[in-house]
Amino acid sequence: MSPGRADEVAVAARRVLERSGRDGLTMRAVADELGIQAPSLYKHVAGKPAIEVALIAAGLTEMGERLWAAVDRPGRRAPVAAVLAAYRGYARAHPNLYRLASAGPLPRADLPAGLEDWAGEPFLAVTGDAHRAQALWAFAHGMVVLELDGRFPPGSALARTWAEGAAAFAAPPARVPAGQVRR
Amino acid sequence: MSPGRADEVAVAARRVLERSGRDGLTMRAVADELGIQAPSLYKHVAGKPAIEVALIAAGLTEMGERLWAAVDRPGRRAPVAAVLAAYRGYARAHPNLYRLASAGPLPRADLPAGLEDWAGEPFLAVTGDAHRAQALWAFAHGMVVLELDGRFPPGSALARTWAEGAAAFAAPPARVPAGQVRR
DNA sequence: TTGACAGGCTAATGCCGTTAGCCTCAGGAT
DNA sequence: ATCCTGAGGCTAACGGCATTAGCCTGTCAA
Repeated sequence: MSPGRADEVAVAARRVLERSGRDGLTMRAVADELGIQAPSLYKHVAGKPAIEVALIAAGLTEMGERLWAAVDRPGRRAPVAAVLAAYRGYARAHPNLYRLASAGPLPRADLPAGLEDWAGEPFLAVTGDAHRAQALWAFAHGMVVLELDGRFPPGSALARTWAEGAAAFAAPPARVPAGQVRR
Repeated sequence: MSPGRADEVAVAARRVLERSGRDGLTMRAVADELGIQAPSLYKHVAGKPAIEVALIAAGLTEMGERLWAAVDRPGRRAPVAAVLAAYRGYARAHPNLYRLASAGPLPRADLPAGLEDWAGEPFLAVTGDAHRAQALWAFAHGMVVLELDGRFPPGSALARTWAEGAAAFAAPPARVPAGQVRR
């Protein structure tokens, strides 16, 4: 189980994932990509979940980089809109990787420490409030997932929808009356 | 392939899904629930996808009912908050069904005509604008998915986050400058 | 020269959805 | 009364999945 070859497996797995989607990401396909038989993969990697964790970590890292870049250089956009655009852009550039990294429970224990927080911090940087940041993230994630899966009615003007969300979260944080918070 | 028995299969499948999750929803498990062998299911349903479509339709229908009820009787809440609460409530009551109904592409061709639109209309009723409605829906969906999958950092005060989103979308629709819409 | 080990391989297990083909039994037609 | 047909079970089997066990070969250090 040399670490070097494990990386090569991850690289091959990523190619397979981006080309064939989550269902196409099979141990046999990855082995094929390397010109090897599936059982031989287990000389380098613990199993399929370990491969997925490596891909999830890569996805989180790349997304974090894009988001931080948007925070640092928002261009002509408002900061919230810049982060949303970066989020959408990365997800559309790597839809299958995004889906893998964002679907189902996070294998937190196996991820590099701090990665998750670091990748999410841009939302905090741009909203200034933890709850507002989570809400903005939820909006972005919801938009991306629905867009990637084609769940919006065909012909929807999604740029308008994204702009609507950006506007809703760009306004100064509303004071939420304590009585409205139930649990 | 009598239609009556097909319903019984769907009912059994729903029990299996709610109990064992999406991965546990196998033809063998459904057959077991009915006390028969897996191949016998094919006397009643075309295959696993057909069962899933039936469950998706059920989930959309029930969600639509809850949302419309919230629109009609928002109680003491603001309409937007009432619809969000209904959305969250149904998803948490039936997490596995919600996930099945909302993950991946919609098999639109096989769903009862109009069901999708009808189930989504409450968001329109409560926002008064199509794009804003989609944005609100995306927020709700993102929140639910992240919440169900435990993606928020442990200990997050999610009621606060939901309230933040409700507040952001309760404010009057912002005029989005046309220049900000890119595509 | 020998021995260990990295890194391939095949065979096989148990699960999955699905197909083919057989059997039984109820009920209507002859 | 007999026959036949169709509904609705059944078992056996296929190919694909992740994974395990066990074998073999080539390289390199002692």
